[in-house]
Amino acid sequence: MAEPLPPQYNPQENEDALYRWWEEQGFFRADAASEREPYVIVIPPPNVTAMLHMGHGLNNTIQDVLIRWRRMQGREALWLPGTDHAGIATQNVVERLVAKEGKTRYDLGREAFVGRVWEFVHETGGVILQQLRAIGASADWTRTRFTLDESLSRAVREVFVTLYEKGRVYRGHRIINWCPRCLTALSDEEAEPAETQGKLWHLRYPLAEGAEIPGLPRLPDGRQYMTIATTRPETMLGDTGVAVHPGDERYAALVGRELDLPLTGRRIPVVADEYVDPEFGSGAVKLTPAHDPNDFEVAQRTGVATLNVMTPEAAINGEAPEPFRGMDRFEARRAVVTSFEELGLLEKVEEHTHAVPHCYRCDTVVEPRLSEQWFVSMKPLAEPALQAWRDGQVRFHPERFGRTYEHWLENIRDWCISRQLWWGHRIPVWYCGDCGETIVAREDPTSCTKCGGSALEQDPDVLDTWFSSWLWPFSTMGWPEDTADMRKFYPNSTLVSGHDILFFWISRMIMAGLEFRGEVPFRDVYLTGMVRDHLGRKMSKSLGNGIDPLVVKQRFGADALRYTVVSGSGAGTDQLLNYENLDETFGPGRNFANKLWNAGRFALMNLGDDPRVPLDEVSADLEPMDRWILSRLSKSVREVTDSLERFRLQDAATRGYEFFWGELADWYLELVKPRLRGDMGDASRRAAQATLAQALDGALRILHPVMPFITEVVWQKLPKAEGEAPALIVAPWPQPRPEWEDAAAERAIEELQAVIGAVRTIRGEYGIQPAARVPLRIPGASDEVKAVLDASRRALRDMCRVDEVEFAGADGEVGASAVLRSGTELFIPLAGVIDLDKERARLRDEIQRLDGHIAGTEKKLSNESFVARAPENVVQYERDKLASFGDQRGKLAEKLQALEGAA
RNA sequence: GGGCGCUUAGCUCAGCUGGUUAGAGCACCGGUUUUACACACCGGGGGUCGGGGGUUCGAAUCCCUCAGCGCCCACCA
Repeated sequence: MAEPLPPQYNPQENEDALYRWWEEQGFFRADAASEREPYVIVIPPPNVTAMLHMGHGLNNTIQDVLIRWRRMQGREALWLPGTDHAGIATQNVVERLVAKEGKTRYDLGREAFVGRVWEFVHETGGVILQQLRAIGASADWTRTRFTLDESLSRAVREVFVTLYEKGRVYRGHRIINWCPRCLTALSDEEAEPAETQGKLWHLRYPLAEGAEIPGLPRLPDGRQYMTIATTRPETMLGDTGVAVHPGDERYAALVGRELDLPLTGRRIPVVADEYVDPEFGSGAVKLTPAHDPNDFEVAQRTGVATLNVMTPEAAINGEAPEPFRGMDRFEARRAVVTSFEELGLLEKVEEHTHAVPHCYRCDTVVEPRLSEQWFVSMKPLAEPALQAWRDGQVRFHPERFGRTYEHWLENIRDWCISRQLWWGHRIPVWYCGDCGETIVAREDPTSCTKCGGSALEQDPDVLDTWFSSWLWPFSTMGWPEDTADMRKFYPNSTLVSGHDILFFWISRMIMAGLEFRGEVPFRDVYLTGMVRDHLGRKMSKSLGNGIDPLVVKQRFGADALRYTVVSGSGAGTDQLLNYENLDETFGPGRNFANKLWNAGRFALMNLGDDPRVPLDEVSADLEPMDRWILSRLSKSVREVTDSLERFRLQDAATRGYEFFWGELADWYLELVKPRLRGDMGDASRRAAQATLAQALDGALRILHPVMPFITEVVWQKLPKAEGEAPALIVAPWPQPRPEWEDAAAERAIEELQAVIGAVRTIRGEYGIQPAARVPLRIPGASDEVKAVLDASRRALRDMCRVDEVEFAGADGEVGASAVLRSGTELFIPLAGVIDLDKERARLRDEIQRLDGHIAGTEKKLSNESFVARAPENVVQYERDKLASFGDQRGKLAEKLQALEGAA
């Protein structure tokens, strides 16, 4: 042994160097030509501009645990990393940079702007992949992919064209979610509803002249009117009708008549449609087909006209009357309300809470907008995806997310995939300027397929980011080419992701896998919860409540981070981490790493430099404690493996922890010390060494997936058996060893533990000096117990300061006794150990004091007026107190009796 | 408005298909420099398992109900 190791583990000294070595050795690389059974995870690609946060920390640690475990099991384990171009998000970032130069993307022009984004991505992108290395992610970096890579772009194009050919991609005029700040369409999933305190304005629309409807109210000037309610009064500028329910008798006579739309000078019809709920508000709905999806549908059915009154920026356009033109939508809202008020047409205003959709990227209020977009019709894709789940081809962990998945798929709506952005996959569609033909092609066309003209113009839009992400499980493998990776590593095995992108990503991947490959892309889906702060809030930059994983690594080590997130919550469960007290949050993980380090140091000191002694060479000399720890190891291996198989990573981590700390370190190491010193002879020492090496080895292996660094550091320092692997990362996962499992040894050591525990408790209760040695009598010990106690005399001495053990009775002696759960009785003579007179006096005083309390409380409770008048809980409190005093007194009396001896 | 989930020690959480005395870590109290580790060791206190009702020989666990919290979905203007 070269230099003595420091008593505290220093992660900084080891982690990064170890990681580099692993990577250089190629331990993370997967081989498509291997004969081994594959195990594949593709990373949920983080945004290319992202910085590592705790969500990534949790998510990627879980993937790494699974990958490392399977790799140790001998699988050809591939963890494929990569990043997402993140259309809107990345474009927004670069637009902000350009804005600092006082320019917009339009000033630069499309080509130059996209060039700027690429520049930015090349300079700063992919930082997160470096950060993932810091927390130990054992991904195959030689296979790193980016959603805009040429090969992945080919997959995107193939899929778009194929779906178009099948009639599943189509272009249509629809009301879509429009972000007036990003100036693009959004999918339904990208429009996030937020509870908002708004208002419900009740507006009066006068009946056009010439009609008289009985029962309809009148304005002061005598005109009759209808009341409609709206949360967005500004849209009335684009109203083209009012709808009522066909069965609503109040308005039956109105259907077909016209109303004067205030402020506009236009006349609009009253129509009937089932959509209207006669119970809500006045039972009449204003129709703004260009700015509301439902109104649009009603208009389609009833033939009401469509009028767009807003610009892409959501300002009022030239279709609206003069005073409102150019106003922002919220400004126009105030102006419209004011005008109605002035005209005496504002009936009332109510408070109204409702869900207002916001852009998921910039949080601007989404404006529904009529425009021409590309869609994927989803029903045909959803059905097989639903069936695959019902058939059990894909399973969710936890299972309950299957129902969420089912519900979404059953109610699926078409997916708007075109985006009015510049950063992304350009839509492979061209329009012929000569004959108007639409050309959708895998290769860029040079002339019109119909008229042969060359005036082709490509569709200016790009595809939704998720339109490339949903192909990720196979596009990363080289599809549509028939590659070796495709054959070996597809389908994938497990997908690990936050449940927040179940719809965005996971469901769509399942659909794409079934549609384009005829099978599910992965068998198991592990959904992580969200990482929150200790108040249950989402971690966010604006709240300043985030935890930087790299700071955690710096202060506590990557292993501590990993242990904390893996042991801290199960699948689907949110994890609460206190950002204000990192010591409390990550200290336990760091302490555990330190424990591993020190157990390793201890072993190194005691095992020496010689090659490891194989267990079968010492089998004749194994003692119960040896057989016990081996038995426990075998069972722990089984439990950890079983937990991992069932995706119960939390249990796997804590079981490894309990075995290592609670059994190996706390008990075996202590019990075995005298033997390692050589107190019990050479054969016993060699048996102890062989067992210790074996137990430590097994413990390190089962903990390695969770805490790869410290386990590797320790394992590599330990003496090796002949021909053993060069690194723990590629060492085999241990098997349970039924031949080691030994019920008798477990019983014996449990008894020994109970004895030691009982002696320690007695020592504490009687305040025996820590250094004082006590005799121990165990009269009724079985032969089994006798044997183990006898063999462990020295350990017993050290562990609870017992100096002699006798199996004879304790006639008339004064002392403390205890009965173990097994029924074994044990007795510790106290004469000469403690000052008996003083102890007896102390006990008598205590009893006397308690008697006083008891008498007082009894008196109180026997006082009828107290019991009658005092509140119930006060009386109960007194009763509880009395019972507690009684218990305490009983215990003290027992002790006193013991000390008074047989006399 | 639908659907899902949660409520167990001061805090963060285990407790799987009902069965010995409900567990862990942290925090708390007391003790220990016993040469692997004070990021440790030893001992200890602390829970009417959200409330109520039911099924059962037996319920933290199953059923009903009430309350509180959270998430997802949804076109009620």
